[in-house]
Amino acid sequence: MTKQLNMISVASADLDRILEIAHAPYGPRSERAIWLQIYDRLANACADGSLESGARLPGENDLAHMFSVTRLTMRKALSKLQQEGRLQARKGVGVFVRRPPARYRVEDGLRFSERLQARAEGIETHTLALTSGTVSVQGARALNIPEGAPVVVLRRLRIVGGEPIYLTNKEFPADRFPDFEAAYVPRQSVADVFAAHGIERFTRAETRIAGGFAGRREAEALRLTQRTPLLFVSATNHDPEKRPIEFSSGCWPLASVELVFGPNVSGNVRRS
Amino acid sequence: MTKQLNMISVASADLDRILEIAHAPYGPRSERAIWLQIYDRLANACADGSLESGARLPGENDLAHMFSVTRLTMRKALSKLQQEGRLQARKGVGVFVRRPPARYRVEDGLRFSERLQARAEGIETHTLALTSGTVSVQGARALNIPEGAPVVVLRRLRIVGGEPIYLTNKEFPADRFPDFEAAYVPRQSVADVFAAHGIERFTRAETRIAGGFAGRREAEALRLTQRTPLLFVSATNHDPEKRPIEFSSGCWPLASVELVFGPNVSGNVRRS
DNA sequence: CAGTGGTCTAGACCACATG
DNA sequence: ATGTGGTCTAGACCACTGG
Repeated sequence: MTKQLNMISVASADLDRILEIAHAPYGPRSERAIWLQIYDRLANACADGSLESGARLPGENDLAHMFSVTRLTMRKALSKLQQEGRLQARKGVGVFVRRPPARYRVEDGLRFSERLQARAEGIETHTLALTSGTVSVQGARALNIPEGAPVVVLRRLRIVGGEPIYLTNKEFPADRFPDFEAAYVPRQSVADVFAAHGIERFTRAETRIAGGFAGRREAEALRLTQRTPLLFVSATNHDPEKRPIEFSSGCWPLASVELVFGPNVSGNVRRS
Repeated sequence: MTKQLNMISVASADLDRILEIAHAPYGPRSERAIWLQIYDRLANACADGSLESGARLPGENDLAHMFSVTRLTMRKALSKLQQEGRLQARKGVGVFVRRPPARYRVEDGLRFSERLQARAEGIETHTLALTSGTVSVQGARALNIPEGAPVVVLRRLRIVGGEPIYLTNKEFPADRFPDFEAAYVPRQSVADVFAAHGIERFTRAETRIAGGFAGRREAEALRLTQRTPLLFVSATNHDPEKRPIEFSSGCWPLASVELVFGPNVSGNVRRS
């Protein structure tokens, strides 16, 4: 069963499978709350592939009826799954299955998400915006330029196996990169931009990691529910002369990433 | 107003102040849900100090009545504050104010939380357990010793300004540290143990950062509500000969820490 | 328009911690 | 024994999205 939605064909989840897990008898409520038992079953179904990634679940009213609980109890189970990034609810549309939160390793030292070790699946990069603008407050401090200085702003979204997983906002000092766009566009590669401006190597000068929660922008881009916990990562890269050339600030769904920092090594810009 | 509770004198929150923010008229519900408006007011009150850290709020029934909403709506506001680590609810006891989630910087390189830069307040270290045991799976890999090998296990809780903020579990190869306890106990210092065994310096070999949620143990130790999002940090330290001597695995409340890798400057990671 | 998720009400029972 | 937070029910209205 398939229907057109948002220009993408979306499959409904396997109804029989859902009925099966919905009709299983509950354990004693005193040991584990009903909503947690429902959560367990749905989480397992997500994990073992019974619920296909991208599939749409039945409506909350139907689900509540299937599981023989109130809609509120049903919602509590669904909301925990959303908080963990396994489901996404869209108002007026439905609840959708997200890819199970496999972990990705990010190696530090040179590039960042370039080194993301995913499964066999491809990594897509969506460039959401490439504009000229003025530097942000944090960017000014990181890049060591005055507030209001011109920067190239690059906003990107990384997609792995069809799931948006990393949203990032980068700033570059405009005077260092007069030909940013020309160098960037062909392969959507920041390393290409550096190379085109005579920067063969760059080093990670500083990385900051903090937790937070998804606002509107983050939730929409990452296809998450608002207030989902996130990992915020900001980083500054230097050229070989230790002048800052890039300030990057991004976020990941909390449960979808593992950051690995080893001994710092400086990297080479790939040239093809 | 003060009463004895848990062997500690606990103050009730300023009732007049709560009534004041409870009786303010609500904005249009279509713009911001009631529970979010309540959340806003309580979050502000936590932040500006109207609600003293450690104070106990009125019961949920009373609160709901004061704010002229159902208990469920009230609970939704409270639960968001718990998720952010600003409040903690204890079943059968009450809801308590936690210290506002000021951020702490952790500098990497050598020690970890030793370098925690808090406010003027002191840092306490509670040693929860110091025992002999067998190495964990991850510990075996990190320490490069066979599974089941004997290790010294150290479980500690860091408390800053009265709030538990970092729970950690460390493993050390037992054969390297025959006099662990004798060296550790006087000052509760791992550095002392290293020094007593001829290790003058150590280096951080690897750090891994991942997100997760509080289980029972973490919630109790950190005095958080279960399922609160956490930052998990695991690290391996080497001696000068690059032999692994310590595997550490700990967690922080998500919103209470900012990890900084690289040269130290001031500033916070913020959302893009 | 119909259906979706988001919010809210007014009750109720339970397990738990304290006095 | 009392009051606490945790859970659950059976309704209801709303804003949003899609066809």
